[in-house]
Amino acid sequence: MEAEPRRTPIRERFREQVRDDVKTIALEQLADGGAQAISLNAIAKELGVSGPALYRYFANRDELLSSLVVDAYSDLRDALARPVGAGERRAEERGAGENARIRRLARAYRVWAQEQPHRYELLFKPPLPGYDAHSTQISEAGRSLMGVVLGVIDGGSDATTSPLDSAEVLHARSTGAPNFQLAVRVWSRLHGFVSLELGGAYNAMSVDADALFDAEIDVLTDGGEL
Amino acid sequence: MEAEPRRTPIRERFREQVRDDVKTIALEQLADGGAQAISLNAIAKELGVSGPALYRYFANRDELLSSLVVDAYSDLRDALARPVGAGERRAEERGAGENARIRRLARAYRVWAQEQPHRYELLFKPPLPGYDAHSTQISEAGRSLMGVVLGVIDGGSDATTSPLDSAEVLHARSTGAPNFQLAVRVWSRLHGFVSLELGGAYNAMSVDADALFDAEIDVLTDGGEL
DNA sequence: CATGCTTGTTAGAGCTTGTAACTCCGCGTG
DNA sequence: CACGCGGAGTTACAAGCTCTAACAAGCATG
Repeated sequence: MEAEPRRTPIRERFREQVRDDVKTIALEQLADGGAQAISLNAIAKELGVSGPALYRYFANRDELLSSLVVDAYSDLRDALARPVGAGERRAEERGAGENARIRRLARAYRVWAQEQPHRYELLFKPPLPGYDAHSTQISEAGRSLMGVVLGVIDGGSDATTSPLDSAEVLHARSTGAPNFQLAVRVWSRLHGFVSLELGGAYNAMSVDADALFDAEIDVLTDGGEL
Repeated sequence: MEAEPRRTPIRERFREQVRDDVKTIALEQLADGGAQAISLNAIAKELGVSGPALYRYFANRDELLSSLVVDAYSDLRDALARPVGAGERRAEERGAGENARIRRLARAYRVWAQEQPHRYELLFKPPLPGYDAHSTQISEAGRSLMGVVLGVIDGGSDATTSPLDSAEVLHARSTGAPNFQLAVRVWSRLHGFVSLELGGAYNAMSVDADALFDAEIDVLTDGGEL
């Protein structure tokens, strides 16, 4: 569907540029005010154009939001892949690297979420109930993230250069690779911790979040069973 | 602050009644459409009154939302306390009850979230950034929930009859009770799993959620270390 | 040059939250 | 009983949002 109009490349470049500008301002609005504060109208005003102009670039508000989600996934993915790969290079311990990699992964995950809480929050907001038009891109991005986690778990630094793509992820799943379940569990726990932390739950009941995080990491790495 | 007007009891009753009606309709809107779909205007229309009338009962939309959050916390709390207490009564195993209690708690938690996903989602939506006026009530409700979890972990069925109140929770924390950290970790993991499940993450990458959940429960109960 | 696609404009429908000003009814008190 | 006050509801309206429709202008290629 959606008869993709084929634009002249120069036009296309400009188009991407504008889309990026819009997203940049949207991220600012997101940073202070949350997802609800993102307003196409306000963005247009800030860009010096008039409201409906932006509908040339985003079909509707939801498409902008979805786009931000996809970007955030890919950003988080990179933020995870980088330190893990770097660690592999300086490689204090080569053989027993898995635990070290998981530690780095976990810390990077938490740090990323702490530094841009609203953006992290955005990843898990989207329409619970049904699937909108762009959900395929979103879940694709999610799988890509899992690819990195999976790479960290049973692979090594190659996650940096070429993170497993979705096809590989699906393959790992369908072959029943135990490490895939492991990776999912790691993600699940990380998300549980980070989500409660951002929600202010630990704060509200005076829990030492740092200590708790360290404890969870220890379980994740020390015990063969996690 | 807020000079509480002292109303005649009959008035007060009526007032509570209307507030409940509003919340009921709000829950319906929440069930299909998410939190964003809750509209004071639409609720008023459905109640047969005119828009601004509802502002006699809720200062603004946020207060309605906060009220729903508090109710949801208390509802979830009850849903957790009930089966755990019941299990204690039929008590297939008396001494080794802790694992059984945790299992029941975990299952009840997941079931509650699955049955009313939007309501569960609501619990972790509220304003990340700052604290609005009602956040004290909300975090109070959250602590109350933790009281039940804590009761399940190191107490027994008395969680049913008299769940630990916030004071006790705070006491348990300040005395550095190890079970408190344990309870928080249980909650964190449960939330991580449930949140990803509701978000459709497992579905999106064809993970067997049931198996994963069982595996996580096993870790939670079997290994002395969790 | 001329045609057509792309982008921008203004106007406006329809929705929302929330305020202001006014009416009305019932309850408790004098 | 009568009065009056307070709570509840009304309409009108401001300001904001998303998004559509209809129209004007510009760049780029045939």
